[in-house]
Amino acid sequence: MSARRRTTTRIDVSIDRGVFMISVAAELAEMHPQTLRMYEARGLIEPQRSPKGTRLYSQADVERLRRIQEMTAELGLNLAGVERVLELELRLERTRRRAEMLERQLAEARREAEEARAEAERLHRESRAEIVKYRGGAIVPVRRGDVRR
Amino acid sequence: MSARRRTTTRIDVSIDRGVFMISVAAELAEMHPQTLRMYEARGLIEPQRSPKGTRLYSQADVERLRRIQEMTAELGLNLAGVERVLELELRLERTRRRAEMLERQLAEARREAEEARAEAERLHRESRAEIVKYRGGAIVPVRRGDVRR
DNA sequence: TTGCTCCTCACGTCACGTGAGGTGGC
DNA sequence: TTGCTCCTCACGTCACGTGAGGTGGC
Repeated sequence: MSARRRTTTRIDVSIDRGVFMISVAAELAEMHPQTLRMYEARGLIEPQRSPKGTRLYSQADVERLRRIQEMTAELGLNLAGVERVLELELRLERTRRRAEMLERQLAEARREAEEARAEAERLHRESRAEIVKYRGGAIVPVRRGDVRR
Repeated sequence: MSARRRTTTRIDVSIDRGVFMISVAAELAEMHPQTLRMYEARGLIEPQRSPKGTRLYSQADVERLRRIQEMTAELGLNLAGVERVLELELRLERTRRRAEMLERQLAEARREAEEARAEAERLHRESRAEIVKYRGGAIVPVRRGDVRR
């Protein structure tokens, strides 16, 4: 342990806010700046722009760039394929989430059905119990004193 | 109308049975036979083989070839992209089907819950009706003749 | 002035499709 | 023999990445 303290700070930035100029974004994504300009021309990515026209990439942009880098460099896709795959992955993710939500709703609906069935069963048993417990005689309106023992 | 009748026949063949030799399959898919051999080497398609080693493509194979042809020629994907897209489309289709099944099951479960709730409600109302309708007198076991009027 | 930004143009590389060339069995 | 099959090898084309070259504003 050194006698001097090291102080670190971290700045919170919205993931969609454009904060990196092209040289920084390119370094973070391990790509050539010119490649980033090319991807923008192809519509693969849309960085914000500063008032002076300088591109500003967000963290989400950089992550997307890394995904593209992975697909092209490691998997060997071309840009048409990257476009298509990103689109399909989005749709798959949405569908997966929908299925998950439906699964939760289904479990809930089944639980509710089971509860309602149990309640109906209970009420049914109760009314039968009353009938069964009463043996002999008629149920008639009588006044006190009418019954002789 | 000509005096001669034209007779047509159609042979039923399983969609997965290898029936087309490479020249026919290539023509049906509008591709070069050599391209089909290349796709096989890449693992994109696996035609059956005759005992002599001749490739035999099924109807499903030809359809797959046409899909690949569409992706490469019209959309400009390379083969790495085609592979990935076919895989993703398969997964998307499966997930979509799962979501549809869950949706049907959810509707069914909700219907059942509603039914059970209605039944419970009915039983509840019935037992309350019985209590309300009976006015005066005690419910006691009596024998015929015990009640005097 | 230096080092960034913007842009366009051009070249090298690589994947892919296709054709050639040679073999073998109906 | 003809026309298919099988295979391997090689070439042309095209997409993509990168670098050069020239501009402009902190």
